[in-house]
Amino acid sequence: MDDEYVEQVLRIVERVPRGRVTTYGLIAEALGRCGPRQVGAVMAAYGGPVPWWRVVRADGSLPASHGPEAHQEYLAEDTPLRPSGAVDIRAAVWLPDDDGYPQASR
DNA sequence: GGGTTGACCAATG
DNA sequence: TCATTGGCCAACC
Repeated sequence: MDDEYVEQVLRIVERVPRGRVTTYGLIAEALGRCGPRQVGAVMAAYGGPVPWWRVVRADGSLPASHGPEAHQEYLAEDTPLRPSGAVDIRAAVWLPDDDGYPQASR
């Protein structure tokens, strides 16, 4: 696990727009290295200074250890939520490949 | 070097 | 929708 890899992960998380989320798998795919679990491991170790609550599991459910704080952030950012309490991944997902302006084309 | 675990993912019943 | 299974990559004992 290189520091460079960590920097890449944090960089992507920082680019997630307000009110949107991304998944560990998408980050792993974007980096094209290691796997989703390593992204999770990086977040666990170095995810402090970045909006870690915008990174969720593939189905939109909150990852382990995301306490009530994450939920409060979703409410504050108006992130689409499901009745289950998880994020509405289909509506809120953001692709790391996206250049940053989700609505720029319309 | 082998077994287990982890902020995971996808397929299957 | 939930639980189980196999796969994935790296770290730890």
